[in-house]
Amino acid sequence: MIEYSEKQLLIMDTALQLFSEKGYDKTSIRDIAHAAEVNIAMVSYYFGSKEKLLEALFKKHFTFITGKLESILYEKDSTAFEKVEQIIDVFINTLYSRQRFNRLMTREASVLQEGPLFDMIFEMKTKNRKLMERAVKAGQRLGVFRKDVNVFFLSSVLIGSVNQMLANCRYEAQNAKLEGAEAENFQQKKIDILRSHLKQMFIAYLTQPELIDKSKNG
Amino acid sequence: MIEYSEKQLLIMDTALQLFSEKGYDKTSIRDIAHAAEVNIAMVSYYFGSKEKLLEALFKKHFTFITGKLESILYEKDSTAFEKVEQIIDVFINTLYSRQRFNRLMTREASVLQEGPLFDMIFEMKTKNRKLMERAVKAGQRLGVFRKDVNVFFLSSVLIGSVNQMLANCRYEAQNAKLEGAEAENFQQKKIDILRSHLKQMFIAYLTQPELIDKSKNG
DNA sequence: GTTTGAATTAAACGTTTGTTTAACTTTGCG
DNA sequence: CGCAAAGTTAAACAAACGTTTAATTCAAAC
Repeated sequence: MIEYSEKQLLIMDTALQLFSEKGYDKTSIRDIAHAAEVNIAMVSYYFGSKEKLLEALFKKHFTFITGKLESILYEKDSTAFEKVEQIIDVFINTLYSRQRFNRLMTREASVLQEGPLFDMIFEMKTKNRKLMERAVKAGQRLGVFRKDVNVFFLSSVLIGSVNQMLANCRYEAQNAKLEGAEAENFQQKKIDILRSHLKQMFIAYLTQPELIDKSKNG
Repeated sequence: MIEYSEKQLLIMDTALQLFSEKGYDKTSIRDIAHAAEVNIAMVSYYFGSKEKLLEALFKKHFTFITGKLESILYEKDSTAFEKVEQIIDVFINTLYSRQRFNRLMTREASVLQEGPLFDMIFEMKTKNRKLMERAVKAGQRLGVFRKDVNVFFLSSVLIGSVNQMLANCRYEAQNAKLEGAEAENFQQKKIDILRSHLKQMFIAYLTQPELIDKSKNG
């Protein structure tokens, strides 16, 4: 874990705020320097370049997030149902509390083709599925979950839903001109609904008797 | 509906390809002109500016997509279950067949705060929910769907899942160095699984008996 | 064949971009 | 204090950007 000075952290926080609001490309180093009230040259001085600053941001938040996610693996023994609910909670809480970084990451992820950022995101996606797989297999071993669960599917639903919900909230709040506490309240309510219904939906799906797949021939 | 000349359509198609691959900001007018084998000045000549070109792209694909989505409203009578499955099919098919535009739109949507693009996307989000609401209410009227379904939740799950699945496919294909037909095949299989399991999950959730919401006090 | 307006071109425009330079200030240590 | 390293600054840099200009080519109408 890299240690950063207060000034470095100030630059990183300011950059994250601007990157998430305006996008990485539309945010200039001058914007960051002005908002953080430091000289333009400080970014290059501390981080090397604008892109390296982005990488530093990714590394910082990734270590935090993956740490959170992995901690659930070492939770006290709990039922398969509880494990699934725990996973949903951890994902929602993490994506919600770090939504600025999440928005930046999702946006940049959509155009990456290679490089350190691509590798980090790919690793995280794989980790997410591993986490999901554990809980599912536990339930299958106990015979309470259906056998044909697809983890690739489940993790897409979980993460996709949270991101889409957050994006929708932003649009609704923006359109209704909600600000500050009002916007946060609106978002919080929607997230609570998402949390509750997502759990119910996952359990309903996981405990559903398997159907014959009509798309298969034979 | 605006009519475009062949050359205008060539520019628009090329722009969409580059925008979706590299992102709007990282694609220069020179890139587009070079790829389309036209002069740099033609973009401004035909569309006025780079941003107006993006708006033209949005308008063009929006009219197509909203048309597709609305057509389902006038489908022959079908059961509530069929209606839900139809909606899932239409969404997946549309997002899949126009995934380049979908990727561009999702990416730009995440940083929009106002303007014509914001309005277009907001209108589409609202339309999506209206469509979903119809099917849900039909099922509720017949007494086969639970009463506490949240449409905001359902549409987030549907659209978010598809987008996340497509994003994951791109990452997996990129990482496994799949190309052309191989990558398409991989994606097609994942989409089929998504389609099948999403339908099962939605039906399982919608027909689930309502639970007492523990988060409410009273 | 001439004319007229659209299509097309290469070149240039002024800005903004990320980055670097070189000078200056501050800080910490012997 | 004296000095070296780190921090900080304003200024300058070349490159890339979106856009415009002015000249030229083209195609159709008369």
